[in-house]
Amino acid sequence: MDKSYDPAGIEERQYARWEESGYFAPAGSGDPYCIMIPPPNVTGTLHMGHAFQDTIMDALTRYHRMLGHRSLWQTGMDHAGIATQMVVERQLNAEGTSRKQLGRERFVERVWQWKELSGGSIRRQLRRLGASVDWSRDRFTMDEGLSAAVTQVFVRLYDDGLIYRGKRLVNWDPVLHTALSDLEVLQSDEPGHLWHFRYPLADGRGHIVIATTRPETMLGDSAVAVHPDDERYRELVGKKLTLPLVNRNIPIVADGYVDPEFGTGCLKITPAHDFNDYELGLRHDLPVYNIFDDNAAINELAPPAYRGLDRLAARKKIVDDMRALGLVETVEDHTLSVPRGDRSGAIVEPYLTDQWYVDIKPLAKPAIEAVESGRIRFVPANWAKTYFDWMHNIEDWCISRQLWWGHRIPAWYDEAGEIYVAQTEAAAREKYGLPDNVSLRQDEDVLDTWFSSGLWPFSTLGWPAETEDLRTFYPGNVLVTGFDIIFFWVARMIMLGLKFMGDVPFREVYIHGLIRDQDGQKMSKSKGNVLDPLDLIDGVDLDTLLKKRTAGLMQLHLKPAIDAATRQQFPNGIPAYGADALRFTFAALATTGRDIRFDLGRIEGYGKFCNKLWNASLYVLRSTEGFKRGDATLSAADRWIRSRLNQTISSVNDHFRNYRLDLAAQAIYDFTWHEFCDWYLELSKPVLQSGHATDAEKNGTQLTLLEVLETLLRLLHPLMPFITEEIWLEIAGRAGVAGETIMLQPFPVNDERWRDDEAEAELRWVMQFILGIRQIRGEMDISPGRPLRVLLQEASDEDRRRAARHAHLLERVGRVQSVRALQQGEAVPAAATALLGEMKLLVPMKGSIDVEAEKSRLVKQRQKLLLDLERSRQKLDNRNFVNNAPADVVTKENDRAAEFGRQIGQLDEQLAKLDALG
RNA sequence: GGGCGAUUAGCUCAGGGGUAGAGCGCCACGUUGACAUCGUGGAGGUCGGUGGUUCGAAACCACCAUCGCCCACCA
Repeated sequence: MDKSYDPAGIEERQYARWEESGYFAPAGSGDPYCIMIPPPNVTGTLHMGHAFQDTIMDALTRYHRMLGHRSLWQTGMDHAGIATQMVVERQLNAEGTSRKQLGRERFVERVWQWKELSGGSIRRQLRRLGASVDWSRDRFTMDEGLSAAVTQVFVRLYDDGLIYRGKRLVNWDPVLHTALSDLEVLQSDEPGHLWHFRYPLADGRGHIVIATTRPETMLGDSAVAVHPDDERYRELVGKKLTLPLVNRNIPIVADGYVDPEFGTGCLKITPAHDFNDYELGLRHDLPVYNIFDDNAAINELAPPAYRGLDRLAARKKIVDDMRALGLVETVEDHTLSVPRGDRSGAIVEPYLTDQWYVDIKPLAKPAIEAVESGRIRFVPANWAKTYFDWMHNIEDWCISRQLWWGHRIPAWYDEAGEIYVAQTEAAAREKYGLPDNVSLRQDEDVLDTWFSSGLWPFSTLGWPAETEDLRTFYPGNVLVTGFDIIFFWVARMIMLGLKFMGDVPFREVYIHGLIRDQDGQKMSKSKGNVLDPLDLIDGVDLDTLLKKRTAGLMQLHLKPAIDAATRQQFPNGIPAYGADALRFTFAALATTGRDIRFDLGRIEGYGKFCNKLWNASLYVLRSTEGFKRGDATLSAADRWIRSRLNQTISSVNDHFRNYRLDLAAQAIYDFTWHEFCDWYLELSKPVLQSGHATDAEKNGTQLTLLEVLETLLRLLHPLMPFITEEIWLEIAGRAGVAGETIMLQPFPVNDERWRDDEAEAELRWVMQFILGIRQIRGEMDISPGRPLRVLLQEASDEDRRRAARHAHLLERVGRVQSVRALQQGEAVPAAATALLGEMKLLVPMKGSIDVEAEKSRLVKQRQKLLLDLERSRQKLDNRNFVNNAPADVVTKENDRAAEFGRQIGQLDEQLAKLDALG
């Protein structure tokens, strides 16, 4: 083994070997275990959120694989329609060309090229993270098999009457020129105005005043509505207004939707450009005037003066013209909620178009029941509430997108516009009995990306064929994902899985938090605060980091701030921490909260942990050179560390079962560092490095070193696969374990036979002894190297026996030159004191110890004890406590009080002695 | 408007009806043959506020404050 820990070399070597050896494929005859990767978008590279999520899934997969389950972590990628199309379009723009110039076919080819590139990076990143996915099953949402699944699902839903085509208002993105689903529209509060316009009555007898935030839509008004009970306008209902600028007569209608308190209580109605107005228009049979084109510019149905103007230009001109006509009453500042496309950021326009929809309620019902009945369990459980809230209010799903990149909708039209839905054109002709001379053209649109993602749990396993994989791995065990896509993805997988597989797609949904930067900010390119997981693994210098963060920035004015913040946070770039450190950090951060701040301090600490493990292993190897199994006696320390290890194993298993990788990481870290390294390795030295121990004792310690380390490595493997494999290969043989890889070894399980309360009590005594001595050293400024003579006062027989049994440990680890129990009646010298149960540890002063310092040290301890005693007594003096608290609690409190009192007494004695000296 | 979450040491966070925890940071000391990416010792918190339940609340309940997120929205 190399003298120093070199993550880069280890990681490359081990991953290649695992992959070549086929260790990632499901194997054996155990129960199947399956996790479907949330397929990353082929828009570039994996970000910290992916790396976090992948770490969790890999840990779970490795854990179950080691438990002997036939484990599949299904990998793959998502074509991500809009997102990917935008990436490639941006590239084309930078090259001075465009999607339209290329034409559909060549554009799609170009996206495929990009997909290869991006897919390659993503696969490389997954490998670097140590992801044990079965690469032979890698899938892509647009590959042949998955595309066949998509069309099949579409056709079946259509045939079942659950997909329909309709002309309705949709969310239209005028920049991307496509419809969006409700989920792809984000509301943002933005400052604006509320314009009060006068609309004259057609009969010339006055006017009414309407309030609007969107003056430009008045060109499409087809009515003004008031509340039916609004006394102010009751007389006017049914009368006509003349719509200014357009000179169209429109009616005043009464509708309960109108809030009389808002504005003037008069609401202009534009059915073509507002969702509420559309509904109201239907109720009152109002005409629909669509005044926008695809770009949200004014179309030819509007008066000529406004044609061709963009929304905002039209707004300005309309306000000006209304003002010129004297029809503007007032203008107020007003904050309004603006709908924006989640990808383009453009203001989305309600727009009347033909789109395809899924009739969702029939699918939602069983999906709600699946969670209600517990067939699917959310972890943490409260996310089920979020799921229910959405599912109970779900609206039909608009699934058509006016894009080029995606699954083309399997629908054909004849010249009369009749619709034929089937897997292929040929199938359509056959299904509908269409002769060859009827010409058909396929729908130009593609499907929403989430339509194919929703099939992922079964399409990846070969559906619609009834494959062995489907039988084995559907339903999967757990879905690991963020709460941000519960609606987009989780809900749809549940609905579609139930519909097409007749069963839920997974038993549990583990919802993890979202990775944010150290200030709690979302990591995003435009904020310039993104971290590339590979940069944390490999390290990166400042210049490269600066370039990465500012290259291709959309808003150039942000560059100086990003530059400065980056320089401040990473003055020397980022050191290479290695994949294991990164993974362990992610695991440790996987708490139940929803925001996870990525703190560089944590990864630094866990990098050191790797180093610690490495060095401890070096020690174990050196200490067991030439080790052969033979007669072995296990010392108290040997039994103690095995007992502790067993308890750690038990809790780590619990934590894995509960998806608490943070607690699992913590438990392993504490055991490794603070029990195995801090104590056990130190305690092994006196046995192995001095001549006192017998061969059997040495054997016992060597065997324990090897077995504990070997087990610890297996326990740690799911979180830190690389370093554990590297070390394990070195020590397994010596520990008596055969195997080519740690990743197929059994995961440690609790074995009560190793539990040893007696050894634990014994070692607690030893450790307290040594800690007492160290405390005296530390506070009395005695150099750590100087051997001390220790006297025991009021030592029990057991204390004496223990002191004798562990004399070597005390000498070597505690740097104690000698331990001697004071005889009955023997004069007690002036000494620094530590308490150990009934006994006092005395370090005689002989002028070498500062009496005043020792006094103040003891006084401080005494004060602390007094506080404890006071609190304890208050409780015991409270009759209610004594009468009502459980007996064992009262007993415990009594014991505590007695113990505090006794220790105070001991300190008082000691202080009196010191006083006598001074 | 409805819902959810957070508030614990300087920072990042665990915990959870009876003794307040970790890592990092801080202070002091230390080249003890695994490790200075280390070791040893230490300082540091009335667990956001108010009220309630309880013998006992940091924990459970209610309300409030602050911050954050999600959903729905009155033009």
